[in-house]
Amino acid sequence: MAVGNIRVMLVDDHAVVRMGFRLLLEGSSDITVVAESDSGEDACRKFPDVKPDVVVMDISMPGIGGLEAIDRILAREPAARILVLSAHEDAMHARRVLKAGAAGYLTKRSAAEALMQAIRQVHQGKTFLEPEIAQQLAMQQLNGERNPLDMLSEKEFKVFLALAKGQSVADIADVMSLSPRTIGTHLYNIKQKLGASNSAELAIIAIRAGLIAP
Amino acid sequence: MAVGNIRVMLVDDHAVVRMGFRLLLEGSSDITVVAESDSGEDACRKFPDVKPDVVVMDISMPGIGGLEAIDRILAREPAARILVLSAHEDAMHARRVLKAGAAGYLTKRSAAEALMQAIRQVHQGKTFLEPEIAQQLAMQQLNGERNPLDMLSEKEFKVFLALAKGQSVADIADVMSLSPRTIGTHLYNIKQKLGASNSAELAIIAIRAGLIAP
DNA sequence: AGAATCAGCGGGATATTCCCCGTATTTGCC
DNA sequence: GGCAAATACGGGGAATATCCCGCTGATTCT
Repeated sequence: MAVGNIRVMLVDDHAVVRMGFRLLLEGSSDITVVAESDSGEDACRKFPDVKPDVVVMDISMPGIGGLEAIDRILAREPAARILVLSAHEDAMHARRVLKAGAAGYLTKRSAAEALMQAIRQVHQGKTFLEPEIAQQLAMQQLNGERNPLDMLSEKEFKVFLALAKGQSVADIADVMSLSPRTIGTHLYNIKQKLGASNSAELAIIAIRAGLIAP
Repeated sequence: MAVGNIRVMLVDDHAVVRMGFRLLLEGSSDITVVAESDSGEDACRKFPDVKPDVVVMDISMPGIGGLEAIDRILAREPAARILVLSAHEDAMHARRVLKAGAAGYLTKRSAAEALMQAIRQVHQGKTFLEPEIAQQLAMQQLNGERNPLDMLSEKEFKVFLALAKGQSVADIADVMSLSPRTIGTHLYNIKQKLGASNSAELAIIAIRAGLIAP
């Protein structure tokens, strides 16, 4: 279709945000919001009936998140075009989302104009990736970066886990029959490898990696 | 216009969200958006020049958060009316914000109409509190239920938050213009109150409480 | 064999945490 | 009001943990 009408479905658990986006998008003549959902479940249910050209989806939602919703929608309709609009600005989220089959990733920080551009681009069958995020991913590619946790040696991993569970350096040294100084060095190396500057960040990383009960 | 014009300043780090709200609010005849900020710092800077009737503010932002921004604005202009519009739906955030002097608390899940209602109410000098949150707070009151985080004093809470975000003791001391030893004492007291034995546990508690991005 | 890499170990300097104390402000009670 | 108890806040000295370095031994590649 020429520029035709791009039929968009909005998925976000925040009603005010949804309403704002709707107004924002309807300001442009080639985009129409034809449906809204406040959860991943609802989006999956509505999708087959609505058949929107583009789905604009948040990923952090209660219930099944956006990621799971993307999976389910693409399982039924592999040609679906899904643009993720998230508050998370790190490359990791973007990678997971794109791997799941989304057609684009955009952060909420970006300008209103960028959102419409992204929708048009995704609609044309292209992939849209926020420039900053793209750069981050490119850098990781160059560095051959993998899961940073793989960088840890076996002993380092044990120390990391113990610390994240709240054990003190002395405790760990005792259990592992090593000098507390040695444990200290391990901890230092772990922080270097994981890019943490103190043990609080280390614990946060452990949670994000799912190693510790959230 | 009946109630005259309510001059609103929007503070949110997400450009798309800001734009959406602007359109949303300007749809009603008695509300005008006269300024926008993408950070707490910027909001504090602009406030004295703009003198808006109501500030609509997000609390989770990089740099100084919304909480700190509320403090600074109210320090200069105690009569300022600040309505917090947050993604956090727990009662604790609401309590913190209201204690800091905000005039209202609303989650982003609420309907667009509720936002405008809240702005009008806050402008009239009343306090607006999301019904669900109000109920939660009431229940807590009845059950005598106390979140251990309420045990923290104002300054302790700030220190706690800063540490959980990964700041070092020296950093915090510098920002707050205090001796690192004093920050150390605060941290010690915080650990006592929250039953944590090191800063890793402290960070975990912060995550569980939803104070830090999961 | 020699060079390179890396897990593991610990020493000295630095940063943080522990456990005190003193002061200022608030709270509760008569 | 006046007084005592409780609490918030700031800091000092000693104990502890962390940082950054160098060193050893094991493994791998050339």
